[in-house]
Amino acid sequence: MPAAPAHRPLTIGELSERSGVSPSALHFYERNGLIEAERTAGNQRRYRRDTLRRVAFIKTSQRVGLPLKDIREALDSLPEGRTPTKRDWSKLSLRWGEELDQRIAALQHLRNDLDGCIGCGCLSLKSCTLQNPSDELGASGAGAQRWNQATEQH
Amino acid sequence: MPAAPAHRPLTIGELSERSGVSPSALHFYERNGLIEAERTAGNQRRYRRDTLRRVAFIKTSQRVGLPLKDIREALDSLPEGRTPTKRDWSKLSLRWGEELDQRIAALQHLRNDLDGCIGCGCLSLKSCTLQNPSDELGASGAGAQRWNQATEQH
DNA sequence: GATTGACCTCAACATTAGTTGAGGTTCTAG
DNA sequence: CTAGAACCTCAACTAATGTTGAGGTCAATC
Repeated sequence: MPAAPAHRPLTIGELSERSGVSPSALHFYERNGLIEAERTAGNQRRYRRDTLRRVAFIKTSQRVGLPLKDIREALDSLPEGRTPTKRDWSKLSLRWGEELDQRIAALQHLRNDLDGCIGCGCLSLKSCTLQNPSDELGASGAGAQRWNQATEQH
Repeated sequence: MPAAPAHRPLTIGELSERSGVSPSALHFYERNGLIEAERTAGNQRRYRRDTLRRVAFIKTSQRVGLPLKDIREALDSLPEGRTPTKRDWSKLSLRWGEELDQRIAALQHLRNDLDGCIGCGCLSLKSCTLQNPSDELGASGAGAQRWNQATEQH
Protein backbone atom coordinates (compact mmCIF):
# COMPACT_ATOMS: atom_id res chain seq x y z
CA MET A 1 0.00 0.00 0.00
CA PRO A 2 1.27 3.46 -0.85
CA ALA A 3 1.49 6.14 1.82
CA ALA A 4 -2.00 7.28 0.86
CA PRO A 5 -2.55 10.85 1.99
CA ALA A 6 -5.96 11.08 3.57
CA HIS A 7 -7.24 13.29 0.79
CA ARG A 8 -6.19 11.16 -2.15
CA PRO A 9 -9.23 10.14 -4.17
CA LEU A 10 -10.38 6.57 -3.97
CA THR A 11 -10.16 3.95 -6.67
CA ILE A 12 -13.25 1.88 -7.28
CA GLY A 13 -11.62 -1.05 -5.55
CA GLU A 14 -10.99 1.00 -2.44
CA LEU A 15 -14.45 2.45 -2.41
CA SER A 16 -15.88 -1.00 -2.88
CA GLU A 17 -13.90 -2.50 -0.06
CA ARG A 18 -14.56 0.32 2.37
CA SER A 19 -18.24 0.58 1.63
CA GLY A 20 -18.93 -3.10 1.21
CA VAL A 21 -20.62 -2.41 -2.09
CA SER A 22 -19.45 -4.36 -5.14
CA PRO A 23 -17.77 -2.53 -8.01
CA SER A 24 -20.54 -3.59 -10.33
CA ALA A 25 -23.08 -2.03 -8.02
CA LEU A 26 -21.02 1.17 -7.93
CA HIS A 27 -21.07 1.23 -11.72
CA PHE A 28 -24.77 0.74 -11.53
CA TYR A 29 -25.22 3.61 -9.07
CA GLU A 30 -23.22 5.83 -11.34
CA ARG A 31 -25.28 4.93 -14.37
CA ASN A 32 -28.31 5.89 -12.35
CA GLY A 33 -26.98 9.19 -11.15
CA LEU A 34 -26.52 8.30 -7.48
CA ILE A 35 -22.78 8.82 -7.39
CA GLU A 36 -20.17 10.23 -9.72
CA ALA A 37 -16.43 10.07 -10.26
CA GLU A 38 -13.58 11.93 -11.86
CA ARG A 39 -11.51 10.03 -14.38
CA THR A 40 -7.77 9.58 -14.65
CA ALA A 41 -5.98 10.19 -17.93
CA GLY A 42 -6.40 6.47 -18.53
CA ASN A 43 -10.18 6.61 -17.95
CA GLN A 44 -10.23 4.98 -14.55
CA ARG A 45 -12.63 6.26 -11.90
CA ARG A 46 -11.42 8.30 -8.97
CA TYR A 47 -13.91 9.04 -6.25
CA ARG A 48 -13.90 12.01 -3.96
CA ARG A 49 -13.71 10.86 -0.39
CA ASP A 50 -17.15 12.09 0.51
CA THR A 51 -18.51 9.55 -1.94
CA LEU A 52 -17.96 7.08 0.84
CA ARG A 53 -20.56 8.85 2.91
CA ARG A 54 -22.82 9.06 -0.05
CA VAL A 55 -22.64 5.33 -0.55
CA ALA A 56 -23.22 4.85 3.15
CA PHE A 57 -26.39 6.88 2.84
CA ILE A 58 -27.51 4.79 -0.11
CA LYS A 59 -26.90 1.52 1.67
CA THR A 60 -28.61 2.61 4.81
CA SER A 61 -31.60 3.93 2.94
CA GLN A 62 -31.89 0.67 1.12
CA ARG A 63 -31.73 -1.31 4.29
CA VAL A 64 -34.73 0.58 5.46
CA GLY A 65 -36.56 -0.07 2.27
CA LEU A 66 -36.32 2.95 0.02
CA PRO A 67 -36.01 2.34 -3.71
CA LEU A 68 -33.00 3.86 -5.46
CA LYS A 69 -35.20 6.28 -7.29
CA ASP A 70 -36.22 7.90 -4.03
CA ILE A 71 -32.70 7.81 -2.70
CA ARG A 72 -31.52 9.59 -5.78
CA GLU A 73 -34.09 12.31 -5.24
CA ALA A 74 -32.93 12.76 -1.69
CA LEU A 75 -29.31 12.94 -2.76
CA ASP A 76 -30.22 15.48 -5.40
CA SER A 77 -30.95 17.88 -2.59
CA LEU A 78 -27.29 17.88 -1.63
CA PRO A 79 -25.24 20.78 -2.97
CA GLU A 80 -23.77 20.27 -6.43
CA GLY A 81 -20.04 20.51 -6.68
CA ARG A 82 -18.97 21.23 -3.14
CA THR A 83 -18.51 18.57 -0.53
CA PRO A 84 -21.66 18.41 1.61
CA THR A 85 -21.38 19.68 5.13
CA LYS A 86 -22.66 17.98 8.25
CA ARG A 87 -25.68 20.23 8.10
CA ASP A 88 -26.43 19.00 4.61
CA TRP A 89 -26.35 15.42 5.74
CA SER A 90 -28.33 16.21 8.86
CA LYS A 91 -31.13 17.60 6.79
CA LEU A 92 -31.36 14.37 4.85
CA SER A 93 -31.22 12.25 7.97
CA LEU A 94 -33.93 14.30 9.60
CA ARG A 95 -36.35 13.98 6.74
CA TRP A 96 -35.56 10.37 6.72
CA GLY A 97 -36.25 9.93 10.41
CA GLU A 98 -39.75 11.19 9.82
CA GLU A 99 -40.37 8.52 7.27
CA LEU A 100 -39.02 5.97 9.69
CA ASP A 101 -41.45 7.18 12.33
CA GLN A 102 -44.33 6.84 9.95
CA ARG A 103 -43.21 3.41 8.98
CA ILE A 104 -43.03 2.32 12.58
CA ALA A 105 -46.44 3.74 13.34
CA ALA A 106 -47.90 1.92 10.37
CA LEU A 107 -46.44 -1.39 11.43
CA GLN A 108 -47.70 -0.92 14.96
CA HIS A 109 -51.14 -0.21 13.65
CA LEU A 110 -50.92 -3.36 11.59
CA ARG A 111 -49.76 -5.21 14.65
CA ASN A 112 -52.75 -4.11 16.67
CA ASP A 113 -55.08 -5.14 13.93
CA LEU A 114 -53.43 -8.49 13.73
CA ASP A 115 -54.16 -9.02 17.41
CA GLY A 116 -57.79 -8.43 16.63
CA CYS A 117 -57.65 -10.84 13.75
CA ILE A 118 -56.03 -13.54 15.78
CA GLY A 119 -58.94 -13.26 18.15
CA CYS A 120 -61.34 -14.04 15.37
CA GLY A 121 -58.97 -16.03 13.20
CA CYS A 122 -60.27 -14.02 10.35
CA LEU A 123 -58.34 -11.94 7.91
CA SER A 124 -61.84 -11.44 6.61
CA LEU A 125 -61.98 -9.18 3.64
CA LYS A 126 -64.78 -7.08 5.04
CA SER A 127 -63.96 -6.51 8.63
CA CYS A 128 -60.23 -6.75 8.93
CA THR A 129 -58.24 -3.55 8.73
CA LEU A 130 -55.31 -5.59 7.63
CA GLN A 131 -57.20 -6.16 4.47
CA ASN A 132 -58.28 -2.59 4.05
CA PRO A 133 -55.15 -0.53 4.02
CA SER A 134 -56.68 2.78 3.03
CA ASP A 135 -54.16 4.78 4.96
CA GLU A 136 -50.62 4.40 6.07
CA LEU A 137 -49.00 1.48 4.34
CA GLY A 138 -49.14 1.10 0.63
CA ALA A 139 -50.93 4.35 0.14
CA SER A 140 -49.48 4.39 -3.33
CA GLY A 141 -51.09 1.08 -4.07
CA ALA A 142 -47.93 0.39 -5.94
CA GLY A 143 -44.92 -1.67 -5.02
CA ALA A 144 -44.60 -4.55 -2.71
CA GLN A 145 -42.83 -3.88 0.51
CA ARG A 146 -40.22 -6.32 1.55
CA TRP A 147 -38.49 -7.18 4.69
CA ASN A 148 -35.98 -9.73 5.75
CA GLN A 149 -35.86 -12.39 3.11
CA ALA A 150 -34.21 -14.92 5.33
CA THR A 151 -37.04 -17.00 6.62
CA GLU A 152 -34.62 -19.32 8.27
CA GLN A 153 -34.35 -22.51 6.29
CA HIS A 154 -33.93 -25.16 8.90
CA MET B 1 -76.22 -11.84 -11.44
CA PRO B 2 -77.60 -15.29 -10.71
CA ALA B 3 -79.03 -16.11 -7.32
CA ALA B 4 -75.61 -17.32 -6.25
CA PRO B 5 -75.88 -19.69 -3.33
CA ALA B 6 -73.30 -18.76 -0.80
CA HIS B 7 -71.39 -21.97 -1.39
CA ARG B 8 -71.10 -21.80 -5.15
CA PRO B 9 -67.47 -21.73 -6.17
CA LEU B 10 -66.04 -18.48 -7.46
CA THR B 11 -65.05 -17.69 -10.99
CA ILE B 12 -61.75 -15.97 -11.46
CA GLY B 13 -63.54 -12.72 -12.19
CA GLU B 14 -65.41 -12.92 -8.92
CA LEU B 15 -62.35 -13.80 -6.93
CA SER B 16 -60.48 -11.01 -8.58
CA GLU B 17 -63.13 -8.44 -7.85
CA ARG B 18 -63.65 -9.50 -4.28
CA SER B 19 -59.99 -9.76 -3.44
CA GLY B 20 -58.82 -6.80 -5.42
CA VAL B 21 -56.18 -8.97 -7.07
CA SER B 22 -56.03 -9.02 -10.86
CA PRO B 23 -56.81 -12.22 -12.75
CA SER B 24 -53.31 -12.27 -14.14
CA ALA B 25 -51.89 -12.14 -10.64
CA LEU B 26 -54.19 -15.00 -9.63
CA HIS B 27 -52.86 -17.03 -12.56
CA PHE B 28 -49.41 -16.16 -11.36
CA TYR B 29 -50.15 -17.27 -7.80
CA GLU B 30 -51.47 -20.53 -9.13
CA ARG B 31 -48.40 -21.15 -11.25
CA ASN B 32 -46.38 -20.60 -8.11
CA GLY B 33 -48.39 -22.91 -5.94
CA LEU B 34 -49.98 -20.29 -3.71
CA ILE B 35 -53.55 -21.05 -4.66
CA GLU B 36 -55.35 -23.69 -6.65
CA ALA B 37 -58.62 -24.16 -8.45
CA GLU B 38 -60.94 -26.83 -9.73
CA ARG B 39 -61.82 -26.73 -13.40
CA THR B 40 -65.17 -26.82 -15.15
CA ALA B 41 -65.79 -29.22 -18.03
CA GLY B 42 -64.79 -26.33 -20.26
CA ASN B 43 -61.49 -25.81 -18.43
CA GLN B 44 -62.40 -22.66 -16.59
CA ARG B 45 -61.20 -22.15 -13.03
CA ARG B 46 -63.56 -22.47 -10.12
CA TYR B 47 -62.24 -21.45 -6.74
CA ARG B 48 -63.37 -22.79 -3.41
CA ARG B 49 -64.66 -19.95 -1.28
CA ASP B 50 -61.89 -20.20 1.26
CA THR B 51 -59.49 -19.22 -1.50
CA LEU B 52 -60.70 -15.73 -0.81
CA ARG B 53 -59.16 -15.91 2.63
CA ARG B 54 -56.05 -17.43 1.21
CA VAL B 55 -55.66 -14.55 -1.18
CA ALA B 56 -56.34 -12.15 1.68
CA PHE B 57 -53.50 -13.74 3.58
CA ILE B 58 -51.21 -13.40 0.59
CA LYS B 59 -52.04 -9.75 0.06
CA THR B 60 -51.65 -8.88 3.68
CA SER B 61 -48.37 -10.68 3.95
CA GLN B 62 -47.11 -8.82 0.95
CA ARG B 63 -48.16 -5.51 2.37
CA VAL B 64 -45.95 -6.22 5.29
CA GLY B 65 -43.07 -7.15 3.10
CA LEU B 66 -42.83 -10.89 2.81
CA PRO B 67 -41.78 -12.34 -0.53
CA LEU B 68 -44.12 -14.82 -2.16
CA LYS B 69 -41.71 -17.66 -1.57
CA ASP B 70 -42.06 -17.22 2.18
CA ILE B 71 -45.80 -16.79 1.94
CA ARG B 72 -46.04 -20.02 0.04
CA GLU B 73 -44.11 -21.79 2.76
CA ALA B 74 -46.47 -20.43 5.36
CA LEU B 75 -49.48 -21.50 3.35
CA ASP B 76 -48.02 -24.95 2.93
CA SER B 77 -48.56 -25.45 6.62
CA LEU B 78 -52.30 -25.29 6.08
CA PRO B 79 -54.08 -28.64 5.81
CA GLU B 80 -54.21 -30.10 2.31
CA GLY B 81 -57.65 -30.79 0.96
CA ARG B 82 -59.93 -29.67 3.74
CA THR B 83 -60.98 -26.11 4.25
CA PRO B 84 -58.77 -24.58 6.92
CA THR B 85 -60.38 -23.84 10.24
CA LYS B 86 -60.08 -20.68 12.24
CA ARG B 87 -57.46 -22.37 14.33
CA ASP B 88 -55.42 -23.08 11.25
CA TRP B 89 -55.48 -19.46 10.26
CA SER B 90 -54.82 -18.29 13.77
CA LYS B 91 -51.65 -20.28 13.87
CA LEU B 92 -50.41 -18.55 10.76
CA SER B 93 -51.40 -15.14 12.05
CA LEU B 94 -49.66 -15.75 15.32
CA ARG B 95 -46.39 -16.72 13.75
CA TRP B 96 -46.75 -13.73 11.58
CA GLY B 97 -47.32 -11.40 14.48
CA GLU B 98 -43.99 -12.44 15.90
CA GLU B 99 -42.24 -11.44 12.74
CA LEU B 100 -44.07 -8.14 12.81
CA ASP B 101 -42.85 -7.55 16.34
CA GLN B 102 -39.30 -8.21 15.31
CA ARG B 103 -39.65 -5.93 12.37
CA ILE B 104 -40.96 -3.14 14.57
CA ALA B 105 -38.17 -3.60 17.06
CA ALA B 106 -35.60 -3.46 14.31
CA LEU B 107 -37.02 -0.26 12.92
CA GLN B 108 -37.09 1.31 16.35
CA HIS B 109 -33.50 0.40 16.89
CA LEU B 110 -32.68 1.96 13.58
CA ARG B 111 -34.65 5.00 14.60
CA ASN B 112 -32.68 5.44 17.77
CA ASP B 113 -29.45 5.15 15.92
CA LEU B 114 -30.58 7.70 13.46
CA ASP B 115 -31.15 10.14 16.29
CA GLY B 116 -27.55 9.67 17.25
CA CYS B 117 -26.45 10.17 13.69
CA ILE B 118 -28.43 13.36 13.31
CA GLY B 119 -26.56 14.68 16.31
CA CYS B 120 -23.27 14.15 14.58
CA GLY B 121 -24.54 14.44 11.03
CA CYS B 122 -22.53 11.39 10.35
CA LEU B 123 -23.63 8.15 8.85
CA SER B 124 -19.97 7.45 9.34
CA LEU B 125 -19.00 4.00 8.26
CA LYS B 126 -17.14 3.23 11.42
CA SER B 127 -19.24 4.53 14.24
CA CYS B 128 -22.79 4.46 13.03
CA THR B 129 -24.86 1.40 13.82
CA LEU B 130 -26.99 2.22 10.86
CA GLN B 131 -24.03 1.29 8.81
CA ASN B 132 -23.21 -1.83 10.71
CA PRO B 133 -26.32 -3.94 10.64
CA SER B 134 -24.83 -7.10 12.10
CA ASP B 135 -28.06 -8.12 13.75
CA GLU B 136 -31.73 -7.56 13.21
CA LEU B 137 -32.36 -6.13 9.78
CA GLY B 138 -30.90 -7.63 6.68
CA ALA B 139 -29.32 -10.45 8.55
CA SER B 140 -29.45 -12.39 5.34
CA GLY B 141 -27.45 -9.75 3.61
CA ALA B 142 -29.66 -10.53 0.70
CA GLY B 143 -32.61 -8.69 -0.70
CA ALA B 144 -33.48 -5.07 -0.48
CA GLN B 145 -36.27 -4.21 1.84
CA ARG B 146 -38.83 -1.84 0.54
CA TRP B 147 -41.42 0.34 2.01
CA ASN B 148 -43.86 2.87 0.72
CA GLN B 149 -42.78 3.81 -2.75
CA ALA B 150 -44.75 7.01 -2.72
CA THR B 151 -42.27 9.57 -1.60
CA GLU B 152 -44.80 12.29 -2.04
CA GLN B 153 -43.99 14.23 -5.14
CA HIS B 154 -44.79 17.80 -4.24
C1' DG C 1 10.08 -2.64 -19.80
C1' DA C 2 7.40 -6.52 -19.03
C1' DT C 3 4.17 -8.66 -16.12
C1' DT C 4 0.05 -8.84 -13.49
C1' DG C 5 -3.68 -7.27 -10.94
C1' DA C 6 -6.96 -3.70 -11.21
C1' DC C 7 -9.65 -1.35 -14.24
C1' DC C 8 -12.56 -0.19 -18.55
C1' DT C 9 -17.07 -0.90 -21.63
C1' DC C 10 -20.82 -3.28 -23.33
C1' DA C 11 -24.10 -6.90 -23.62
C1' DA C 12 -26.46 -10.58 -21.69
C1' DC C 13 -28.41 -12.89 -17.83
C1' DA C 14 -30.87 -13.44 -13.04
C1' DT C 15 -34.74 -12.67 -9.88
C1' DT C 16 -39.29 -11.06 -8.17
C1' DA C 17 -43.76 -9.98 -9.19
C1' DG C 18 -46.41 -9.51 -12.13
C1' DT C 19 -48.86 -7.27 -17.06
C1' DT C 20 -50.03 -7.36 -21.92
C1' DG C 21 -51.41 -9.26 -26.11
C1' DA C 22 -52.50 -12.70 -29.63
C1' DG C 23 -55.26 -16.21 -30.88
C1' DG C 24 -58.80 -19.22 -29.58
C1' DT C 25 -62.84 -21.27 -26.41
C1' DT C 26 -66.77 -21.20 -23.07
C1' DC C 27 -70.76 -19.56 -20.86
C1' DT C 28 -74.86 -17.03 -20.34
C1' DA C 29 -78.62 -13.77 -21.62
C1' DG C 30 -81.84 -12.62 -24.87
C1' DC D 1 -79.21 -20.22 -31.29
C1' DT D 2 -76.30 -16.63 -31.29
C1' DA D 3 -73.84 -12.41 -29.61
C1' DG D 4 -70.79 -10.85 -26.51
C1' DA D 5 -68.59 -11.07 -22.15
C1' DA D 6 -65.64 -13.78 -19.72
C1' DC D 7 -62.41 -17.17 -19.86
C1' DC D 8 -58.30 -20.12 -21.60
C1' DT D 9 -52.93 -20.71 -22.80
C1' DC D 10 -48.57 -19.23 -24.06
C1' DA D 11 -45.03 -16.09 -24.97
C1' DA D 12 -43.13 -11.78 -24.52
C1' DC D 13 -42.57 -7.70 -21.98
C1' DT D 14 -41.87 -4.45 -17.68
C1' DA D 15 -39.21 -2.63 -13.72
C1' DA D 16 -35.81 -2.71 -10.07
C1' DT D 17 -31.38 -4.10 -8.70
C1' DG D 18 -27.83 -5.83 -9.74
C1' DT D 19 -24.11 -9.87 -11.52
C1' DT D 20 -21.30 -12.18 -15.00
C1' DG D 21 -18.42 -12.55 -18.84
C1' DA D 22 -15.86 -11.28 -23.02
C1' DG D 23 -12.52 -8.61 -24.87
C1' DG D 24 -9.36 -5.06 -24.11
C1' DT D 25 -6.52 -1.22 -21.35
C1' DC D 26 -3.91 0.86 -17.19
C1' DA D 27 -0.70 1.22 -13.73
C1' DA D 28 2.47 -0.21 -10.15
C1' DT D 29 6.06 -3.52 -9.22
C1' DC D 30 10.13 -6.53 -10.16
